[in-house]
Amino acid sequence: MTAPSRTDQPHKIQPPRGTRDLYPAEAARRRWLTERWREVSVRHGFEEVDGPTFEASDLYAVKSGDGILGELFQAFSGKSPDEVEQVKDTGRAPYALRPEFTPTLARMYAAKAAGLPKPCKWFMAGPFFRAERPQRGRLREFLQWNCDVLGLDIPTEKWNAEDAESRAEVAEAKARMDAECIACCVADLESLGLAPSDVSIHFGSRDVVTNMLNEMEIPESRHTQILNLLDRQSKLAPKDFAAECDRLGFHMHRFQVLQGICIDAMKQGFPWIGLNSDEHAVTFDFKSMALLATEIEKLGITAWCKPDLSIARGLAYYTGTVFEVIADGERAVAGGGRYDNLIELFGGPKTPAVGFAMGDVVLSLLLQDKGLMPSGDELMGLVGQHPDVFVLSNGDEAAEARVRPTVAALRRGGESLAGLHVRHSYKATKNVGKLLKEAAQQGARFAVIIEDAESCSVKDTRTNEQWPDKVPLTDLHARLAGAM
RNA sequence: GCGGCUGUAGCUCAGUUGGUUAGAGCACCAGGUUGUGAUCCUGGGGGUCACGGGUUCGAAUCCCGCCAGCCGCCCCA
Repeated sequence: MTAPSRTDQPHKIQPPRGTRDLYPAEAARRRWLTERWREVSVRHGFEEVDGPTFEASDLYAVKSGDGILGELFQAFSGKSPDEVEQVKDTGRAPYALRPEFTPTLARMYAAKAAGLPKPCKWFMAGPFFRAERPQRGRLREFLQWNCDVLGLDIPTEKWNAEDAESRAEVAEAKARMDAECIACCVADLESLGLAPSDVSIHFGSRDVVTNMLNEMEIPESRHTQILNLLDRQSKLAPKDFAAECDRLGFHMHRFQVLQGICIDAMKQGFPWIGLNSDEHAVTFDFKSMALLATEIEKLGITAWCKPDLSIARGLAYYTGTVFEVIADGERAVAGGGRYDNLIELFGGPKTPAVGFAMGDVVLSLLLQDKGLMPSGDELMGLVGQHPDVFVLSNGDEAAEARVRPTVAALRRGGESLAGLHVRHSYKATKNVGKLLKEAAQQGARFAVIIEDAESCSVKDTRTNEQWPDKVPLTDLHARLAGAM
């Protein structure tokens, strides 16, 4: 054995900040959530992929600003002196734990783009890491569900064509793919028991906002600041917000009018596609949002969706549609948008793409807020962890001796009989009442009471009734299988 | 990186102006009501009062430090 750890109190090492220990109930909750993610994704025609949980740190330098790099968990193998030197010199390790999936996805798609279906619909669910200070809704290790649609459902030669006809076709195709993503996200929320009164998808468009800013004659250099300001509006006092707007030359009132037009239009099914409102001297091009709203309507999820031009998303790489899942009192549950230039940045063919990510931390808080997080018996049932059978004896010596062999035989199964999930008590008591209580607590489907060396009684916990006849132990498995 | 709040049993928490051996409920384990789930009764294990100093005859309690957690700011891929 190696020497004891050099730390003073090796017994008191705590889990790292911002991580979670998952005891059975929490592990079951996590399984339930991720199973919902998978089931919904598959149902919507997405295929599961995954990548490494750590990547070359350069991958995250390609498109990210300094903000991201500062909050990477860094890693190095320690096997090479060069690596160690690199860390000392540059402060940057050769690897980083993945803080998001999009770069990996872009890398994977770029590497095999030619042979992949068009469009290519991928999802993944797994752990991610960010070295941030933990707070409500934000941890350093979390699970994230990513759904992306890469490419369009029209011939590839049209994807980047410039003629007016192709461009119109592309715009419609993009709206279709955007809506598919949003619909998949909505399906998950619905499958978790949430309703439009609990959460909504706020969608906006970078294009529309950019048009608006241009029309206001705001220099491009300030666009990012304004997007950021819009994003933070809810955190600012109205007068501070107004002051900031003035400082940046942003016509807040005009924006609010525009926002109002959007919302009204949504209620009326966007009848004004392609129209501009002279009334407010608005000359922005709403077309992309109108197309998306039309698709949302076709997919039957209008009730969940609200146009909201203030959705900015921090990411610089979003190009068109952006959306967030927003619930009162929590930070964004999910977010995503269109990133038409990113695949190219990672060395692939220029490919329009759209996707979103949903984290488990805020989602769990939201479900708790709404009383929708299953627990106890219900949870065990949802994740299929109820025992099929709980075996006990009546306390007689000969019967007691058959408990463990019977459990083992039922678990093992046989030629045509699948092994069952079987438990027995580890308690010392021979009190049948207490043992049946234990069987009930564990949610067992059947309780088997061994009566003597050869036979048992079977109690169906659903009907709470005992089978009329005693069952020979040799027939038990077949009888149980027939009853389930 | 900055600020606020909180640390007593596995969990939720009592603990008086500082005063004997630090408590309850739940949970867990065991026994009983002598063989069929909801109860009831009895008993048990389990705490360096986060940790380290200080004040005091005496500290869970007051002071300082430190660690951890939570909440917020920054940021949010």
